[in-house]
Amino acid sequence: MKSNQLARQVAQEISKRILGQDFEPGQHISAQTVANDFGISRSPVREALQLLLDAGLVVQKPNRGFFVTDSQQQLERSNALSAALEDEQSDYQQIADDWRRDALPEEVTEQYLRNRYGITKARLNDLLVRAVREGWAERKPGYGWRFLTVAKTPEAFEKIYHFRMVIEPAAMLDPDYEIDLQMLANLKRIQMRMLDHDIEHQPLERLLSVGADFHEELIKFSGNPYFHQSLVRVNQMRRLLEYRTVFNRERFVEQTQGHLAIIELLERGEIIEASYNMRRHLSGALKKKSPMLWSQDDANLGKP
Amino acid sequence: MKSNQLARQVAQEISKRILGQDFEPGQHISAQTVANDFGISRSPVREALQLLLDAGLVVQKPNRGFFVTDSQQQLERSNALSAALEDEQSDYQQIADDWRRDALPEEVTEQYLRNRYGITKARLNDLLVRAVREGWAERKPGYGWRFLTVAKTPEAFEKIYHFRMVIEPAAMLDPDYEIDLQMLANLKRIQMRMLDHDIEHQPLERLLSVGADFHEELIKFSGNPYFHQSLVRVNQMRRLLEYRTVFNRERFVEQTQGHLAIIELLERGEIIEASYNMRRHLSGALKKKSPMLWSQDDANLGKP
DNA sequence: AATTGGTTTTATAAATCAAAAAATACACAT
DNA sequence: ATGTGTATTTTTTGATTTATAAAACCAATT
Repeated sequence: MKSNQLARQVAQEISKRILGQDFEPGQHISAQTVANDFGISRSPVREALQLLLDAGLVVQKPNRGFFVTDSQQQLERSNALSAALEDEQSDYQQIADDWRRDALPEEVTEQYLRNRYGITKARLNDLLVRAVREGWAERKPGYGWRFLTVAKTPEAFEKIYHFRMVIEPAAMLDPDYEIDLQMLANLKRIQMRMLDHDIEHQPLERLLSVGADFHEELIKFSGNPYFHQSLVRVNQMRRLLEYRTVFNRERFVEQTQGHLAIIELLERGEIIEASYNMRRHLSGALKKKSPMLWSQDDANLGKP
Repeated sequence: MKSNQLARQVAQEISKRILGQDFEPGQHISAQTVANDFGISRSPVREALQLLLDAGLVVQKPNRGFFVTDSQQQLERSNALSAALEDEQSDYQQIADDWRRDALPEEVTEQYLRNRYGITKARLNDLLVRAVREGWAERKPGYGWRFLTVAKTPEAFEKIYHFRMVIEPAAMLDPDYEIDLQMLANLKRIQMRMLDHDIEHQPLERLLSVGADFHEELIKFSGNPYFHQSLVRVNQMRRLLEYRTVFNRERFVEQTQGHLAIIELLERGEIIEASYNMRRHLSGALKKKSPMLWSQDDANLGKP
């Protein structure tokens, strides 16, 4: 099943929405609307819908478009699809992981990477651009690239939390901080659902990203894009580090409750209290997380 | 006079050092050492020295290498050289500037940019990567790029200072904050020289970068790379905004005195006091800077 | 022993062209 | 009137070749 980047992403996103009940069974999925949502044209959307059709998540009615299927076995189908679509970004994760495990030299040429991972120049370029953006690689003067140690030391984790403990509460105290009640309600809904059933059923990656989204949305209320940008940046880095971490789901329950507490304070307009709470929340996460890291993996070093 | 990117940069840097008295007249400039300093090979260094030779800043002795010339007219020579070497990164500045002045649409295709600025695909790619890294451009899903408004609104300036007022004093209070006395002495020397004569004689760009360096070095003492990274990032953005600003040199005197006061506090180990002082320093800069911005240029809009 | 000057090798950038992906245009169905 | 299905056009990617920049090497010099 071959298909394009963009179409794959769109397919994945739509399938998420179907499973998240954002689309009800039988509902019409307008290609036009989806295209507008994503800010793209209908071409890749149609491809995506075609993929979902193959996977049995939607049905097509001639000249009327695509509709969410009624069938109950959506979940398995979607999972099969996900598995097929996923590991697209795996090269990136692989390189990041190899670097973290000291399986990559600090300085490399592009050729070296291309040979080692068997990828095209353009693709490698994409990966490196992303790594630069996420702050753990840089171009050397002359030829070659250098990986930065920010992304691998155990203390990095701690440093990230210290950084967040500074900016997140401070952003809330910004004079321009303005609570978007609608977004807040939305966040609350998501966190509630997490507590209800998602923590048990969702994959690690999803849990992490929901948590990160919460913090990123809150910091946006400050109206200062630099707070938001820096948080996004350190979160990306954190994701890299956390990628292969063992974790326990209990901690997520606690964390989610913390999020809800902050939301409730904000609903009541008690920003100062919320800011203080946020600081405690982060400090707590740091204490609990730090010692349990670096326990998994690192046994199987060596070339891929 | 044709030459390569890297050689040009190196030439510029060496000429700075010669003028900054880091190299004395008659002193030997070892190509090997320079190459090591930059982490590059001797090839571009030799080219750079060749350029300086052409400009008369150095002389060559057969089989013994290059030596700083004794002549006194270094300054003019160097300036001529600079002018010739400069505007290499001008494409980048040009695009940033056009965007700030609303002379560019928010969303563009690569083709459009290539035609408009007459650059190769690879070069454009470099520019865009840089813009992404500096946070004012992003790839659209599908085709095309989008420029972000962070880099153009007048409030951006204010927001940057608010952000800095949070992270810079906080970084100083980090438990791991460790003052590098040698670096501090170095910074002091530089700031003193600024007061003595540089403020009168150096170009705006240089003054701005010395100021930024001061803050970036101080924040490094925290040992937390995320503080440093975010500061560097907002400073890059600030440079973009300040690029064509009118400015008065008096303000730089004040600012430099502020820097020296902070240095002296740190020398005496009074970190808390220094942190407080830093906050005031930044807040003062914000008050004075904001109203005088956006006064120059903006008259000559239109295509390049 | 370290450093230069010149030469060779290797790595990346530019140019070109074919292939593919995404955007656009338009007739037609609901 | 809006949305679909299909065809057409534009933009971007990929592969290949050629040119250029930087690194690595080595003999000669201080």
